Amino acid sequence: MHGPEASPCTAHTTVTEEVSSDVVSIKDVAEAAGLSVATVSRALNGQSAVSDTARAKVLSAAESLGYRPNVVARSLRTDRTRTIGLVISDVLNPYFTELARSVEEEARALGYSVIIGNADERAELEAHHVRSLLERRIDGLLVSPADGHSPLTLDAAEGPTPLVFVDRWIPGCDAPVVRADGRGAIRDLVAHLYGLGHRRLAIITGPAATTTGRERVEAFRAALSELGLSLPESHVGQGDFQAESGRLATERFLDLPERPDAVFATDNLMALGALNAIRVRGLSVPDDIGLAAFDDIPWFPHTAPPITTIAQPTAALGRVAVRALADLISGGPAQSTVLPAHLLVRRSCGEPETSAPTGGATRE
Amino acid sequence: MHGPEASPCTAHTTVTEEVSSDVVSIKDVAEAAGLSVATVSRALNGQSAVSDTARAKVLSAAESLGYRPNVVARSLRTDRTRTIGLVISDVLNPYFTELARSVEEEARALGYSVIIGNADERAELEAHHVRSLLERRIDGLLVSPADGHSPLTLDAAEGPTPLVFVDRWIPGCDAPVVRADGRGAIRDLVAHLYGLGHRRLAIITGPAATTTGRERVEAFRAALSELGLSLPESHVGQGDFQAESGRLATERFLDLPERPDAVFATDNLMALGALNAIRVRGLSVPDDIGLAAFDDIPWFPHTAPPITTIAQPTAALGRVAVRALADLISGGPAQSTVLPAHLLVRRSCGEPETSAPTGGATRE
DNA sequence: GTGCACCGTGGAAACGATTACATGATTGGA
DNA sequence: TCCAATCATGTAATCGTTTCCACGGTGCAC
Repeated sequence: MHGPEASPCTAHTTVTEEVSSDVVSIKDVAEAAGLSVATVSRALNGQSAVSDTARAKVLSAAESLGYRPNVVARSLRTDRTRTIGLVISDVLNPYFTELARSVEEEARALGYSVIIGNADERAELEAHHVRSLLERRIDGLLVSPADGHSPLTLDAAEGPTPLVFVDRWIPGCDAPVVRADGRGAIRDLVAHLYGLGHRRLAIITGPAATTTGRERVEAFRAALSELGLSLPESHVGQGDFQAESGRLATERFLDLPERPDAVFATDNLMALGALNAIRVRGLSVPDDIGLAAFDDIPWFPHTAPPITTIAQPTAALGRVAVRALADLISGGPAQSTVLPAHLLVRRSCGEPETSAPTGGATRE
Repeated sequence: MHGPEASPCTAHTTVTEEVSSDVVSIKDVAEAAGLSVATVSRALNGQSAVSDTARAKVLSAAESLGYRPNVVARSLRTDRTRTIGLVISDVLNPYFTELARSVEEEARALGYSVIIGNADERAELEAHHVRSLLERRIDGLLVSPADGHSPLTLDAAEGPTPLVFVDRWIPGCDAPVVRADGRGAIRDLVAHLYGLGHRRLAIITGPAATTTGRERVEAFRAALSELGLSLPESHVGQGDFQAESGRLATERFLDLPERPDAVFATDNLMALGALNAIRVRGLSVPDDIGLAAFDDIPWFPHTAPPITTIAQPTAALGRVAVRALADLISGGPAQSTVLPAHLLVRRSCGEPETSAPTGGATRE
């Protein structure tokens, strides 16, 4: 905001004079400049008219005193914190990490700071963070609800603080939603598996309480039935988007009298767990069983074998969500956005027909 | 803090009466309870003596009005925000993600919120976050400096705000440091490589401006010389802890007339890049070249082959750092801590002599 | 019965900024 | 020359809390 005016390296050596004075306020600057606090405030914020001489005096006084505005006081007065909250389901999930990073980047570009709350896929932690962020009087909230029924989040969505759902949402809320649509890509994936000769397909789902969890299994089921394939209950493993649940579900698949030809893990962590379970049995991917995932992460090209997956435009989602929220904050209309996900064919479901690229890390 | 007094699910359904009233302050509560704001404040904070009847009136009024304290105002008055800042070098690096997670967890347990700043290994971004966090009047700062010479960070370390370095530090600052010592584990690694018959060893280093970058290459060099091995300049690849630099350095190694027997990538992202470069050449790990890394992440057991690495006690580092900072904030002494890292032998450097465990994901 | 300690409560002053309004000076046009 | 408009500046209210201090009342000890 202030621009890089000060030369980078002199700060530490030259400002040794202003020791002892604990913290300098606008009052101290006013005193040093021989002006009122009102003028100092105006000069620093540069919005109202201030004479050049006064501005110069203020700037030099502020500089030599090492003045740093107290945003706590400013926020109290202006009722704006220039901060947005981001509540995500699991920081350890690289998908959300990338989302958080792009959110922070875009927010910074727009002059906002971001406070991240990690719900760890637990409803009560999500509630804690939502409450804590609201008390902090953030200007807006970005939420990817771990639990579809969290009353506190529901309240927040209908309260005065602008809120945008990202990735997941709560049906029935009128808050805008920014998300990826995986349906098309899932149909492509199923067609890919079918083309490779796989007929007995299985899926590891996310929590039914999440929209993404439901969407992925429904799209999978629909795509199967279009091809005349059935999805028996034994081929549906209930997961929770964490690695351990992927491992357990896969073990059950492998215990079946006729094991599936291929398994679709609906996020990257459960795919990790599935890989783990398969490897422990001494089985091979894709010869003994195929594996596909949702979410692309930098490691997928480097596992053995490289993993076929559905990639979301994660960074774009974060950027769009922040812009939607910023618009909402400045009184604009609610804007929802849906971006398409797409299939990345690698080698974990069998050798692809064409010479597909193995796909490097898709870090943009 | 407040304890889970309210029943979890009634909130959304019962509080529909208090619509319209934009935001309710302590003044409104006082009015509703027929008491002064001073008494309401005391009742809510439960520190000073308040009669039982008054307390009951306050609590019921606050509940029915849906009162939420304004922490901005509170912070202005008390000069404490119950918030700590965490500035890390790269959120996309799973090591720092795990660190951030454990920091947030421990901080929450101690009643603090955490604001994370991602420096992206760029000095000016680090400065931006440090400045922004200080203006926000956080109670304390946890920093893993991307750049060893950032004047702003240096100032902060000597300023009034308590600061603890975590992972990396700035030599010469008297702020406490919480970090892992990789020297012992690096010596173990070199012995392991030597035992497998590798003699021409190479290293991909981190930025020389970081303490961890320097420590790892120095320890490696020392361990080599103890065994009578040399480390020619051609076997030292300058990296920056990001994947791309690992790829480039490895390509140069592979272009050498005599390529190294094994490469040690000093963080997990550069190991990813190295793996990429090796695979593109159609070479095999460990048959054509061995690969070892620093930092264990959940994917390492699942790459082809599983990667031998040095694991840091990451979660413990985060916890200890938060506790050290909290102590500092409450006026305690500066406490530095060094925890040991240790070698995890897998298969990326050659078949180990003994039947070592392949090592599951070491998520604790 | 008087004095003293204590307890619950309210009034009011902070905290550090922004900003509506007032004020004095300057300027321009008639 | 005078009035009004403009401009730079200062005064003071305000945001929502916490907390110091004063005050009246009660109970206990003398």
